[in-house]
Amino acid sequence: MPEILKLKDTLNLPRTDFPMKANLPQSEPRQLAEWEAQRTYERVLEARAGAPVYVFHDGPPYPTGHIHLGTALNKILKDMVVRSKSHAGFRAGFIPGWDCHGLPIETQVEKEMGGRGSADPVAFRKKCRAYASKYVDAHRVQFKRLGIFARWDQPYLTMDPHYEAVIADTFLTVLERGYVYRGRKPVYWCIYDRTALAEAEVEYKDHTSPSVWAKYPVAPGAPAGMPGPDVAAVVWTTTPWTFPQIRALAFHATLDYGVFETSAGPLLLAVGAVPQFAAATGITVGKELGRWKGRALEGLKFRHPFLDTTFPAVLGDYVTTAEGSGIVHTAPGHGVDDFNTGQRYGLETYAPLDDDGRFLEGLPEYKGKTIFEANPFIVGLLRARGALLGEGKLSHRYPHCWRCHRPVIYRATEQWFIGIEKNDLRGRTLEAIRGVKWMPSWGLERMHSMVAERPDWCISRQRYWGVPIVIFYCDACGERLEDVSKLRHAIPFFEKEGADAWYAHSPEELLPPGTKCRCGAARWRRETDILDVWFDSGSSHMAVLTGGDSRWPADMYLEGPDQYRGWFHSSLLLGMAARGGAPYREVLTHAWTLDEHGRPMSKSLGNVVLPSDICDKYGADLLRLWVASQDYTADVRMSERVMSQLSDAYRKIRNTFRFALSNLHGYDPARDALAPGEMLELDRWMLERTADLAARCARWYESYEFHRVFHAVHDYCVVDLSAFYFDVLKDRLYTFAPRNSARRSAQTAVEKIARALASLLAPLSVFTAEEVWKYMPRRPNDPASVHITLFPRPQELATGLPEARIRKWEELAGVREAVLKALEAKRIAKEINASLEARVTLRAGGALGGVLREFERELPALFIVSQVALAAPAGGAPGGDGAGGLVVEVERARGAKCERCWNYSERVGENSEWPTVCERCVAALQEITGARIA
RNA sequence: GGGCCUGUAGCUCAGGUGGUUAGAGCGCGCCCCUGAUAAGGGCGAGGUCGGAUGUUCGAGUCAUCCCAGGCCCA
Repeated sequence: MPEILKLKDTLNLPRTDFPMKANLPQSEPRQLAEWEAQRTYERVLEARAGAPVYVFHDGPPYPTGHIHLGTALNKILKDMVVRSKSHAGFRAGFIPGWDCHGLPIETQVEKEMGGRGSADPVAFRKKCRAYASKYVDAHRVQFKRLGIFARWDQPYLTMDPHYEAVIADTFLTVLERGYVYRGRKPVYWCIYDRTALAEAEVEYKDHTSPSVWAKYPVAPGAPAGMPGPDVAAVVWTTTPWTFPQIRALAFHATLDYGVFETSAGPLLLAVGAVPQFAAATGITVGKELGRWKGRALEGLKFRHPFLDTTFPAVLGDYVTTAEGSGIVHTAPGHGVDDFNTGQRYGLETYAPLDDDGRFLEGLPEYKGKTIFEANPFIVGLLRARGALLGEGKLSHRYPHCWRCHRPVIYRATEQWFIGIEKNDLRGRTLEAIRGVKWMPSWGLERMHSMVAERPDWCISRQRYWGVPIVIFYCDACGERLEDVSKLRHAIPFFEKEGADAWYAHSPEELLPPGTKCRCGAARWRRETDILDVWFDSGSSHMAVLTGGDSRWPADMYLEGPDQYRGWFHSSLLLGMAARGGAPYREVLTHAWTLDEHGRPMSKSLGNVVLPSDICDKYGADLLRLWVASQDYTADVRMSERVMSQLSDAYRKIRNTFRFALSNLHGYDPARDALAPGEMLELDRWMLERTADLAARCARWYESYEFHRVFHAVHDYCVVDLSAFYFDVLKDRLYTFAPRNSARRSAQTAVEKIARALASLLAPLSVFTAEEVWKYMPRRPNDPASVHITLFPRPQELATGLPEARIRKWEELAGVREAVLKALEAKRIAKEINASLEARVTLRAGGALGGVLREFERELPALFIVSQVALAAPAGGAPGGDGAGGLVVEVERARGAKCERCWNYSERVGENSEWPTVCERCVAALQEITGARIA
């Protein structure tokens, strides 16, 4: 018994303190504290001093209570991009930002103060600022928890004084260059928040609208051959409140319109719309009395059903018969198509509403009511005048305010715009889009068509929490001060005090002393509108990319697909207008996060998964692995199943590292590493394969295909290392004398492989890679953190093993598979259990037979069996081509089981000093004891 | 309604320019080991490549249409 124990003591069994169980939720916060204490983010940059810079520019999220899974996906991907560039040798920093102005915070502050009340703008803005700061802090804590390396102590905030000054200055620049104009146009308007909204500030949701069919009699005096006063045109609308604002009926030039005899009298409508009209109203439609092309009806006059006015038929190519009557109710003050048509025909842009959406004029039935209140009263008016043909409800997608989630309307108001046609901004932008690398490539077309079709940009908002539009009007004559150099006088005030200066100082203080209007007066009134928040964030490249490690333009912007109309878009337009170029060279887009059934996450569905919950349950590294495992160019799904699968994958990778580390106990690379030429060929082959893996991973990192890296590394751990190489290596590592060169050869390979994998994985699982690094044997000049390392260079891993030898090892791996199958058959037949109980006989001729003879001594270890014999091909056939002729025979191994290495040998017992041990172990023991003596 | 995107085994992914019985890992089932042990190893069963038409000697790969889902817009 003591003898056995002593024998076991002569083995080199695995030994490490690297824990098998990760306990990430507990260990990660400690690691974060350590990185912070050691300023690792800064150390990484210092280590790349003098290296070429890679400029990533962070898109600023809106600071809210907690981050969502999509936010985490976004930030983690950004982190992976920046880190992978750093490991690839670039100096790559990450300056995080937040988009701090805007309505949600303003609304909350209002709520807290019980309405905007009489608070002066400066005090109000101070409150908003405090609120935003609070949320930024909360956000930052959560982002840090995800293991994101960034300049967290110096982020950029759109509410920073300097940033606010840049925004105001950018506005003046685009004003100076002639892009800005003041105009009256229909814009999205929220009557609850009493402000204009940008296209990017509306969201489409289901909404139930009234659906109204009404008729407009033809006005007397129509030319001969046209419908007469007994005929009425049919219109359909879901916005009855626009009846008072109607200024035309729009027809399509090439559609057929007919007058039909109906139970409601002779009616004019598109021929193709008759069925849906009849179905919706229950009106019986009889014979057709006449037919005209829409073009022929242009100019025909109609009477208003309840106002004393007439208006014309006009043409519009947006008219269809898909819905309604094929005749579109046209109110130029309340629709984009309507407005454009109105401009062509010289119609009035009539929008008699106040900011709350109340009618300022009109009949008593609706005057003073809000538009939504007025709907039923206007329908009542139609009914009373006999103009109502049908009425119902329609549930459809309708634009809503993304701040308050209530329906918005189009309303023509006086606003500030950036003209997309000014200085050919559109054409030049379209040109610049072609010079940007869009990933995936469909981004080019998407951005291109968006810019090709977009209207002018409404940049003004009637709010307080933002950057004021730096414009002054003469108090005496109302003229606008046009001298931009005088307007710029306000910028230093912004630099110093932030945009609050606009409200804290008098116009005369903000302007150069003695600034006079052309009319001679010197008293000024300031503009009260502020800029669209998309103008704020769209200016970020000018506020942040100011040189050094942050040159302009950025190498990359990386956001979700919604940013084609958001930040990618506003940044591009401002880049073109203010700097004459696109602010980015590459734009990478990720897709959406969905639940396990492929549905978007929403509170109402109750399927929201929070990053913080994942971190608490699994750890940030697993959340990061989730990001890394999926092809983010398509929608990514989150579920329990996916996370548990990732846990398994993680454990496998972790244990593979653990095995490597536990077999490097006492190994010092500087002292013990073997030169490639001294290594065993199997070990050299594995280093070649690792070099190949490193090369492929480097390419995948370059194309930001993180999921390929993850899968390749995982498969390598599972298939090549755990199931093959490490399994084969156990015998050599455990039973050979510690300093035996064959064992050192294995350790040399294992150390290089583990170190390579740690670096390759470092951008993905940042915590675990660092943990592994701590347990790795140190080499001279090793950095303190794995995140400072460079990716393994294939040429450093490769050992110069000739291609022909590699081919042979691959052939042997194929033979091994055949042997394993044969072993399994014997296991099922209960003839053997452990593979070491087997003796394998291989019969192969030809080239394969030659290879087997060449590697005969390696084969038992490779198959993990005790004995391998080579024999002539079955049936004496010459065995033409390689593996085709291979026959594997398995029988029980001969001899006795060695007590020490468990291999079977006929020579156990030959040595009297160690009678229970095989000849290999005798040699090992002599080597060990000899070394002890020496 | 329009534009764009996605749809390969239960899950996560591979499958240049169309060409043998569509691959991998995980999971699952069965088995082995007990010197990586709340580990490790082996074998095996899983797919009409969303559907339908075409083009072709031949299509997961090309075309058209349809279905489902997503993003954006009307």
